[in-house]
Amino acid sequence: MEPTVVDQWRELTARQVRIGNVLEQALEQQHGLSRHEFEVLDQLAECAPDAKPRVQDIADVVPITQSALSRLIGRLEKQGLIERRLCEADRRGINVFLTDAGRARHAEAQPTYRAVLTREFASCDAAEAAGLALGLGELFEARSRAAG
Amino acid sequence: MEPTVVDQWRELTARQVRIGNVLEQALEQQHGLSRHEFEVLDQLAECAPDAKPRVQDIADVVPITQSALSRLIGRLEKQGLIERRLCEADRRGINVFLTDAGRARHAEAQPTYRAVLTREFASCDAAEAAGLALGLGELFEARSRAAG
DNA sequence: AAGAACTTAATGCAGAGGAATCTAGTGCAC
DNA sequence: GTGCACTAGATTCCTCTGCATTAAGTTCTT
Repeated sequence: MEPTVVDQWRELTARQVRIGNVLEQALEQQHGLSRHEFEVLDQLAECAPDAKPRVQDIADVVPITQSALSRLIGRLEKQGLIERRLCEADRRGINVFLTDAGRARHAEAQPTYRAVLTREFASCDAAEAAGLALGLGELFEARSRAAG
Repeated sequence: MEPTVVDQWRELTARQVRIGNVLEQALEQQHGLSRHEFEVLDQLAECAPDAKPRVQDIADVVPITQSALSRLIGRLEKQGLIERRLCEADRRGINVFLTDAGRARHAEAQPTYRAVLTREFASCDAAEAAGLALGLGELFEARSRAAG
């Protein structure tokens, strides 16, 4: 039977949440970083060394709100992983840079990040092929069949 | 170029978040329900009328934790949309049922839900075909090319 | 039948998120 | 140059979440 748009949505969400949780756990336990915190470090690490990314630029590529990002950056700064500098060209803006500690922490965490994603995508694809993600309705149907 | 596992993850997350936000907004504004609240109502509505779903059963199909679900159910109950009854077979458990008001609210919100999903999946697929979701690195490369 | 081990759901607590607001800085119109 | 509309980012307020714990109920062991 063809999956409905609702099935697709539930499938998409289930995957994202499941992988996200595993990722969160791994990064938190092994490197003391939340998923979003790592994502920001990762985006900064991808930048050219001469780039001057502002908060807004980061907000464009990490799907959280401006207010959450502002606080997240505050936390990273407090840990000494990034540095905030006033943007010379436009003094409303704030440029964000990795510190050496930040670069080191990122380098340390990136393998974990990639390993988790590789593993989870593989196992998720397998699960999808098996056709998971039933709803409460199907779950009860299955039960009554089992109970006969 | 072949997308890396990181690209896949960012793409997956971006989609899920984007659609989730639109959904949240639509359901909240038009029907006074959060995304998760609707999802629970929807799962309950899918059940056979004689099914006696317990909290744990719902937790199995809605990707939030037990504690969050317990409170979410509390909120729905306070709004009179569902009813909690002690499970006869196992008196630790709580059976959850839609009230008439809950069924009505769900019937009212479901078209919105489906319409949003249909529309967003279509536009998301289009965006994906166009190859979106660049990172901070690419963003700056694009800029320097433009400035070049 | 008594008690240990486990399960179900609720709750205290602390942290993270979003919407709206506030402050400071920019740029355009005149 | 003065005033007005706009933008960047920080902050306030409130809600939701997760983790850890608790209370009540069940099941297994002996």
